[in-house]
Amino acid sequence: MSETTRRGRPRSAAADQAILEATRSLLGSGGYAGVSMEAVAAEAGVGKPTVYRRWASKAALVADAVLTSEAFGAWEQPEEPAGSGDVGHDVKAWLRAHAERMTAPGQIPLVLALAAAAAESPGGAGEPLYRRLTGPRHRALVARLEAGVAAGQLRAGRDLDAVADALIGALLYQLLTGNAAASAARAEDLVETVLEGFRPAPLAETAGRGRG
Amino acid sequence: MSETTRRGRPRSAAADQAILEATRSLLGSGGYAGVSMEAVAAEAGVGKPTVYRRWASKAALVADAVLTSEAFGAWEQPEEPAGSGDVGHDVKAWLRAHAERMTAPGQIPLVLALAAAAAESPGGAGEPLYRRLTGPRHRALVARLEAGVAAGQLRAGRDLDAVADALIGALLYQLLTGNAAASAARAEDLVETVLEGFRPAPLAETAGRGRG
Amino acid sequence: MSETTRRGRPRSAAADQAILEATRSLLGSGGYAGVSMEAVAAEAGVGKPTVYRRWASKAALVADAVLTSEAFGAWEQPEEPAGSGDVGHDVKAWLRAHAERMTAPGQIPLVLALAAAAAESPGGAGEPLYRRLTGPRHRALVARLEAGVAAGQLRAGRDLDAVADALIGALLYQLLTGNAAASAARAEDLVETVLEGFRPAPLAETAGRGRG
Amino acid sequence: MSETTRRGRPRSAAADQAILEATRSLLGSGGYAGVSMEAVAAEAGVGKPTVYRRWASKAALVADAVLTSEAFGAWEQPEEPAGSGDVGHDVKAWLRAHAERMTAPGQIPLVLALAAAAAESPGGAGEPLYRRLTGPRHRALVARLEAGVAAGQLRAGRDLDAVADALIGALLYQLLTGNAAASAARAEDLVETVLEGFRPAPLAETAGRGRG
DNA sequence: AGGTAACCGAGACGGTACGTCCGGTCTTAAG
DNA sequence: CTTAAGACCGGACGTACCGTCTCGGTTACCT
Repeated sequence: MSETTRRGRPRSAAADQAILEATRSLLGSGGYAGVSMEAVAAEAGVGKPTVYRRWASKAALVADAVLTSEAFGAWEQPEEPAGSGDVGHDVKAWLRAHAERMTAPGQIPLVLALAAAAAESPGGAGEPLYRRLTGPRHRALVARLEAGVAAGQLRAGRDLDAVADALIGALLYQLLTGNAAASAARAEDLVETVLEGFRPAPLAETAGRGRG
Repeated sequence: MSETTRRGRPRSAAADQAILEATRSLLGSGGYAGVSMEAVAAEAGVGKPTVYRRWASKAALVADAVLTSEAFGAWEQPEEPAGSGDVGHDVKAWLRAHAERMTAPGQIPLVLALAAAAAESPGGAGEPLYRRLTGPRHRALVARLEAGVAAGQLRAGRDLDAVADALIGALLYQLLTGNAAASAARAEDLVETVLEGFRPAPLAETAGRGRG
Repeated sequence: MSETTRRGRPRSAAADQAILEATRSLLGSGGYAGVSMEAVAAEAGVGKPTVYRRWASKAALVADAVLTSEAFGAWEQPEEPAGSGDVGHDVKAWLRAHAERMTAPGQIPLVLALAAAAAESPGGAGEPLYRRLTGPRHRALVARLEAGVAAGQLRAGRDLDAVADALIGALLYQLLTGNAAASAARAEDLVETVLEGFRPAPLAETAGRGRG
Repeated sequence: MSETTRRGRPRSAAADQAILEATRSLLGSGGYAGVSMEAVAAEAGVGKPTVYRRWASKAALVADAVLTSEAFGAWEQPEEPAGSGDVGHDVKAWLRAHAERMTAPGQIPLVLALAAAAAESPGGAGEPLYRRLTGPRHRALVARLEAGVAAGQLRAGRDLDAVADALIGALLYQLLTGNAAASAARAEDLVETVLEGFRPAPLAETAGRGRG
């Protein structure tokens, strides 16, 4: 499909990387508000139209810059392989890893920028921006939970999307409230509590960890 | 203590209201990005310095405008009185009411603006801005959970802050992903699922969710 | 030399004219004090940066606006052609014309604005602003007087610059003192009196006017 | 008529002096444009209303500040006593002194400020502001010329106001063109040239300028 | 002597204008 | 024929200053 043969001068691939890198650098310094297309172009050593030709808005640029960052690039398919057989163990491991990546040095401003980009324009270009960004992770988590249900490790009939929303949303909320430090530490406990309600009823009495 | 004697001309209280109302109006039209100090001043019929004299930044102004809105003003202490005796019932009612207020016509842009204000500047003036804003609600929810634990309706030893983060964060996440419509509908199911893990073990068999 | 090839979008020539015309309009209404860069931009239908890009200060803008006005445009080289052969006749005609142009309807505020621009900032950007503005006229007058000296119609050895200063300065002084009406009426008499001292000595006794 | 007895607290005379002195100080630093009512009040150590209570506008304040300055205070009646008997000698001495005072260190910005105040608002409060300011000097000069005519030292029938305008205007013009240095040096020559046309015809042969 | 009225310094008020930054668009040259 | 870069354009920024008003308090006249 489409023209495989491009006409005219080809785009510089190096410019893309320079622009994204400049955007991440500015995000690290001043957060979402500290990013300006002007500064991005200047720091990347390109003209402003070059930036606008590739990203339609600051929100889109920032989203791409964050999602293509080294730390985020690894998020895309991390949890499938972690199939230990126990859904509780897998989800704990995944959420903990998730939280640790989010709170790694220099990553917090990037995550917040994602939220800012999604929140600043309700009727903006990318209406469900945040969903687009976090969708793959959300779906992967839901898939793992479904597998747990199929394996009889979790009770059926629950709203799995709601559970995934709660787990991911808790991390987001902690970041927004400046409580990032707690995220990784609490991740396992959070999963344990939330999944408790999923256990098949008869097994519930042994589920308390430590003493409960 | 402090100076009881104010010098100079006193501030106009009417201007405060006009500015906040203008801010809310603009938030409704164009979201956080659609608010400019210039437009706020013009719509409120005051000069720009009058705005800057009272709020140091757009983020601070937006935060105040949202929190003093009619719908938000009622949030501050709603859940204490809802003491039906059953923690599950109370929290469900509270979260559902919370979700309904957030998703009432015209309220979504206000909530998103709060997130945008909190997220756009990590090292900004109000570092833990969002916590300041949502703190009272968070604490009220934790207090109700603690009462449930004390009454023996919930298992002890859980991280109540984490649970509250999950419940509130889930709503926030749904808003950011454009899934606001689901928030109110799912609220009760969400509470049920999350609190399931709290039930004291022997009583687990009665916990079956009414609706599933 | 110099780059004949300009890069980037060229400036709008129409904007220049609109800005200058708006400036003259405001000068007519409220004088120099009534001109603001803000109002100029608004009336010209352009943005403020467009004004600042072309003129560095209000003084420079006003100076250009006045000097490019219709009435002033004709001042640049008016007296050379008036070569009737008699220096007294020529200078009288020139000064009268000069005075009449200055005091034509709507012109007085423009001339005063020139003086205000020159006077408000001693160490400003255009230190000898007024000289730059009136220099051509001054030099033309001096040239005509020199020709009169060369033709033996005026006595040699006088400070021609001082004489030109006196003739032009008299008009300026009358404008500043609100005595503009008198300028044109007195112009000829003023020239006659001042030039009297220039006549070659032996002819002085017949110098009463009429024969000049 | 009217109340000679004022009620209430009398105005502080010291404040007047402090305000005028502060105004002169600011004029010296930044010219007319460098004076702001705010800065005047601050430097004088008084409140802004105290300034506005005494002077209605910046132009009026600046005018008073200049005219009550030490150097200008002496201008009011200097030329009457200079009655040497020879009108040429007297006027030369007066104009030279006038020029020297104007161009004394720190005085130029004051004189320019006077011109700026007069020129910035054609239809402003003090329409004939400059005339009010320079009127006494102008009238004194005309009076001396009239005495010269009466004594037979000058020819009758000339427009003495025009001559005075030329002498004073020449100095003003030189100041505005940044040619202040020349003013004092040229003053005598200027007077000599201008008055030449006034001499009664038979005496013309002695008119050769002593210094040229 | 006590009231009262006009002044005082201080400073915040509402608002105009300032000069600058930045988001986007257009024009021309390079590839 | 499409890139790339530079200049241009106008909206909005945050600040300085405008001239006014409101204070608490002082100073003198006038009952």
